[in-house]
Amino acid sequence: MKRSVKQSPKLPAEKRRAQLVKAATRLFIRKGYRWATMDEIARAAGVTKGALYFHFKNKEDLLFAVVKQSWERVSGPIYDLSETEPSPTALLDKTLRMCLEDIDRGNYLSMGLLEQALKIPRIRNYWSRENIRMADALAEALVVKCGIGREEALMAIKLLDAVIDGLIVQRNIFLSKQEANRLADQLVRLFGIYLNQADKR
Amino acid sequence: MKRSVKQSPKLPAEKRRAQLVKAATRLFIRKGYRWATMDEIARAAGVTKGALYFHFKNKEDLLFAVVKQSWERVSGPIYDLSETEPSPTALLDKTLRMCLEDIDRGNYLSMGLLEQALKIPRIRNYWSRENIRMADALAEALVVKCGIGREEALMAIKLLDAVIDGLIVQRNIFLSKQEANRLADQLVRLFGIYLNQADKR
DNA sequence: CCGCTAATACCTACCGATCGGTATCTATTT
DNA sequence: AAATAGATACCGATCGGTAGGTATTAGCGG
Repeated sequence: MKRSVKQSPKLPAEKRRAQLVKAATRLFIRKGYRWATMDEIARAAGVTKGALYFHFKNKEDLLFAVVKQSWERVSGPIYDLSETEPSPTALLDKTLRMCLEDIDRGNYLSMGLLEQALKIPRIRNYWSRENIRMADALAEALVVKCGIGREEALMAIKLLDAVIDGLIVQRNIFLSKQEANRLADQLVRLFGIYLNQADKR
Repeated sequence: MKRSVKQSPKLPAEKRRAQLVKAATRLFIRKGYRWATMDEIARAAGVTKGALYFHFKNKEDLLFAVVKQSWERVSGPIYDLSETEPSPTALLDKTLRMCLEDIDRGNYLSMGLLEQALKIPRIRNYWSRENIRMADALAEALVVKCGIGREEALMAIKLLDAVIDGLIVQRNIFLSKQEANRLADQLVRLFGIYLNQADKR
């Protein structure tokens, strides 16, 4: 006997995939990779586990999709800014605000999730490659805008990365939204001073 | 029929506890809280799971012990330095080196582990209380040493926390030992500049 | 515009492995 | 002999993954 079973409306694969990635991102961030189950991710996207496994090979595959989409969403605007925004400190400022807003929306990859993800070789390769590409691009922009040496620019970018990560961690752990924004102010100021000094030498 | 079973030498509870905490710390950091099993932690300390559960109520309890011991090991020297070391930048410098060495030894709590741990209310309470206590103490020391205002000192400490975390994350994710140390140099310089400016106003 | 057919997207039910936790017994130490 | 520390064997729940089926949709010939 065939029983009629209600199904979620069939969406084109791309659309459903995007929904699943979105749901997975939120849950991975909120609960951690290992604690978020495939079942609840599927349900959060309005389908069942079976459908989830239709779109993704396994949990790692889903994590990769999450990391990739997340990187693209964040890095895109930064690449844009590095071309349109003449002031490096303004670039940092806007980047930090963007990251903080992303955290508020529950979309910004927590450090813990990232740590877990980078244990997977495929993801680590991707992240590392993209990271280097971006560092090079930003450093190049710095060289042009500030007239400092390439080595110095690369170091400045590393410092910038550390500053961003530091803020993210603090926000994720203890700081309120307001406090985080004030801390961001200070970090931007500080980075400005650093560049100034590098400039003079 | 009774078979004679070899047992690990019986140690005084305190000693075995310390061994178990040490093993757990390493494994939690290396593999993540959820992936490190009670069984392998016990074996790493040379006993079986049964013995582990004799010393700790459950996995959370073990995690709490790990976090607590870790905090005490790191915060102790910092408190000491805040009293003996007159220069705040030197304090930051020594703190950063200490943290980096701790990472090399596999003893420094990764951000991911900390994130997980802080989801447990009991641990979050502990950590938050201790963190505030230390921030106050360091800020007080700054006020005395640099003659800056209390508010400014507290902000400086927040910045300092962010700087430390940023370095840790970078080291855990991408940077080699050498690169991390050079980044630390820059961060110390940066903090020095910040204090100088705060001083002048 | 209509039925028919494939391909696509989705669902249910289950399996097997893992792992936290416990009960109970055994060895060691004092 | 009593207290302490450790070992073993098991249970139950959870969860990733799969098999095999069902519903929906797009496309196509008429």
